[in-house]
Parts: sequence; C-alpha cells; structure tokens
Amino acid sequence: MAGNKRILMTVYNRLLKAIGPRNWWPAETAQEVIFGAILTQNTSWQNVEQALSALKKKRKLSFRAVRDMDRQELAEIIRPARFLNQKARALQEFADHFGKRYRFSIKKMKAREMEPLRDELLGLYRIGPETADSILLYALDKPVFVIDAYTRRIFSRHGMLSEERTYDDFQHLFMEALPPDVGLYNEYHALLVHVGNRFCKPKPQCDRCPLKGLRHT
DNA sequence: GGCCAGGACACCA
DNA sequence: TGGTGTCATGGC
Repeated sequence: MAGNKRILMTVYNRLLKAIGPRNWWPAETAQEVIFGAILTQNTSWQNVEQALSALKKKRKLSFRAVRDMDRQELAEIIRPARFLNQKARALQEFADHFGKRYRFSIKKMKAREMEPLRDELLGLYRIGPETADSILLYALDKPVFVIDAYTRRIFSRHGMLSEERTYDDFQHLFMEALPPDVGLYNEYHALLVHVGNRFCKPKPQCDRCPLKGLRHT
C-alpha cells in the first residue's frame, strides 16, 4: 500500500524530532551486540546490563572465552538476565558455531549475503527472528527491519496491523514501504523501543507520547 | 506484592 | 497452524 510509506515516515520523523537519535546499539563491539541480543530476550535491558557487566568483570565477554568455559559457571554469571540455563546454552552454541564457521571473525560473517546468513542464524539454538534480525542489523550492518513486542503494540494501537499478526507480516509492512537503509532501520527501531519503554506500556501513557494525536484505536 | 521486561521453543491437538 | 506452558531475575 502506497499510504503506508507516508504514515511510517510520519511516525519516524515525529519520533526523531521529539526524541533525537538514539545512537544504537548500546555496546562497544559487534560481539557485545550479539551477547546483548541473546540476553535481552523477554528481559529488561537493566537486567541484561548486570549480566553483561558481570561477564566483562570476569573477562568473559567474548565468544572465544564463552566457548571454553563451564556452562554452569556461565549460567551463574548471567543469572540476572533470566532463563540462565537456556541463555548459557544459546551463548555457547553461538560461540561454537562462530568459532568453527568464522574463526571468531565478525568481518568474515559480515561478508556473507543476508538471506542465507539469516537462515543460518535461525538454525541456531534460541536465535529466533527478532534476535537474528537484531544481530544482522546492529552487529553486521545488514538492512533488515527488527520487529519486537513494542513495534507490534505501537502499530496495532495506531490501527496499522493487528498485534496478533506474524513477525513476517509486520516486517513486510516496514520493508515494503521503506528503502533498505541500515541507518534508517537502526534509528527507527531504537526510537520505537524508547517509545515502548516509556509510553506504550500495557497501561498506555498517551498524554506525554510523541505519537499523541496520530490515528489511534 | 503484582506486574512487566527489546523471545524462543517444545508439546499437544 | 494455533494455543499454551516453560524458562525461573530483578526493578518499579
């Protein structure tokens, strides 16, 4: 639909003007982005930060280090990020694959085409569509739009698409309307997370929301 | 003290 | 395919 582009850009411009650039992802290296992407699954970033700083303190914030450590020990370090056993396994299985396939080189992984790489990531334990796309966009600079719970909530409340629709439905909405621009996708998703965190909660706080006044259900 | 957070997956019908 | 339970922390 041609109208979608206009609406999506209106939302984007309004958020950017009201909030300003978010300078995402909050991490120092691409490997740290991937750690964060896995640890933040269904978990507040506040808790993830605790796990990340605990890893850093023990000098385990690299996939080479994670691959070689005891899983129980890893699980205890990342405990604040919830689902410790699953996430410890996820980090180690990613680390194992990353070592075998790419020799722990982000550059080598980045050199691959997006589609087959996405499929490869989706084959790894606990790498679902959102985590895969976060890695592709924020760690590897691939033009893919990340959909998360906030995106669904915000755009369903504004009457764009029902919250029950699939991940792919939401992703198509954005990627058919917007150009494949890494910078745009990066900023847009970051802005949506900001809005979701502060205003578009389960109990909405529309009065101070930058999207106040836009078509709403 | 309850609610919620930047999901994914197994299992069942 | 869709519906539902599991995973199992910490801040507000």
